Amino acid sequence: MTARTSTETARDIPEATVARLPVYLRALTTLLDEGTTTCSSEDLAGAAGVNSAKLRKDLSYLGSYGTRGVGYDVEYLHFQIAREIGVTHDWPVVIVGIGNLGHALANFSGFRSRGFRVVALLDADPSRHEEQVAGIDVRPFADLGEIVREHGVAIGVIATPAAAAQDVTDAMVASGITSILNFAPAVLAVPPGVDVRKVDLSIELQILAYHEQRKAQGDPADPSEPAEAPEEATA
Amino acid sequence: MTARTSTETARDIPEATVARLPVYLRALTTLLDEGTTTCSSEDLAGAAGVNSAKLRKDLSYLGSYGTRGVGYDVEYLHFQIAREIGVTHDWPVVIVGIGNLGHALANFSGFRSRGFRVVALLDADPSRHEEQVAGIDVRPFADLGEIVREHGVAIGVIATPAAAAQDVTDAMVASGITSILNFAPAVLAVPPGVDVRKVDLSIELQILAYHEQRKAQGDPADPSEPAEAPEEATA
DNA sequence: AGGAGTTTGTGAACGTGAGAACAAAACCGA
DNA sequence: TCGGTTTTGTTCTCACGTTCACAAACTCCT
Repeated sequence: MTARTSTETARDIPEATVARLPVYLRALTTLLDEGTTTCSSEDLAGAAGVNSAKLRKDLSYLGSYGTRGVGYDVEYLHFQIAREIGVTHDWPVVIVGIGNLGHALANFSGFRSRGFRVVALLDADPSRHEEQVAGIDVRPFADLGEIVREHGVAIGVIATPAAAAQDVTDAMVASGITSILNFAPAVLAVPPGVDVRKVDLSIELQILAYHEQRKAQGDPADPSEPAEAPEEATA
Repeated sequence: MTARTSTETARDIPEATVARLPVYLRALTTLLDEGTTTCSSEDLAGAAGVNSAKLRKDLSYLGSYGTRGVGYDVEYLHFQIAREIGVTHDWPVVIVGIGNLGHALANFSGFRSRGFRVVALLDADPSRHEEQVAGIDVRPFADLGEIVREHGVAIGVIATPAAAAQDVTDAMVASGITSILNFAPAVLAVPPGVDVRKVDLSIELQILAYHEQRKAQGDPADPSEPAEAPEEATA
């Protein structure tokens, strides 16, 4: 372990590790619910569907939270990862675009339990402003700035059609949002310092289709397709 | 370019490239709609939000479809990528779990236009079997095998709660499905030869939260956060 | 107290991906 | 026909991520 200047956490965790920490967190939550108090890296790796060596290396970036010969304390490790990710308190989030997807997102119960709180639903269509979705009023898109200021929102979710996505992005950035989760099938331009993550159903399906095609056309009995990720069971 | 044994496409395209091909395909569709007939790697890279060198290298895995000094024929390249991915014809798809998310997926218009066709909506809850969603009947989960056989379905989408995901997976695999897109927050166990891709809203948000926390706590004026992916505009 | 058995944390080897740079190949104008 | 210009396809190098393998450190049993 490299020298730590203060009592704070270590810096520069690899991006690939950051992407797995939420998976570990969820696996730990499951273990907690089952009443498990201690687990080995092998146990947790199995529950998270990864290699145990990779899991240990990932956790080592956070610090030495395990005990050799014993394993990890489930509750303690859960807290440490939650703290590292920053979900020990809830993050306020706004959702823009209350179509089919926006409805589903607004109703998504996992928000609250996983460190997020929807503070506003926004839509440009005035005919929707009467609605209430998941107990939250749908408000005019023009209110974005006010809402962001009022609640200190840093994270925005875009669930609009592609054509509107860039305009929504620009307005979000202007109002002070610095992290965007984009469900619209469009490439967004953002200034430095703003993070964008993209979730795209069509792309995921097309990646599957590519592999599916390979399986079919390669050979009826295909030799070279050992399952992209042979995972272990959890739920 | 390495020797090609037959007239078929080259083998073993890197996974990272496969994941970007759908992005290029979409960018090309946009260019087609705009009436553009030819584009340079720089143009297309801009529209897709990637480095032009990376784009050229990606395309080189498919073959030499460009012309030096000129660029790429938009329509021709679009077809070649579509063929490589395997979306020149529609893939039949089943969706299991018609909750909020299932509804949104069933209504998603991008399916049809991007090489997929929803042939069935399945739900275990009998009270939903009267419903029609997006013009498609909701059918009992028990009909899965029959539907898969009848339509030759290879791709399944899981939009159930986490607790049901593994059972649904097992039934899908048993019925002959070999590619699964999983929206449930659970790690799925599948036999070799079956591909699983996972889409997880909570994980994406938590990754954003991590970076957001770093921006905030690091320093008010943060030196080391040059925007994860400074993308170019398209839509 | 001491040795056997476990399990973590990490150093080192390996594989994959990204980006710079350039040669090869096309077009264009004289 | 020939040189200049443009743009692709490819090679090379570097950085990142994964996996192996093992020393360090802890528990348990005698």
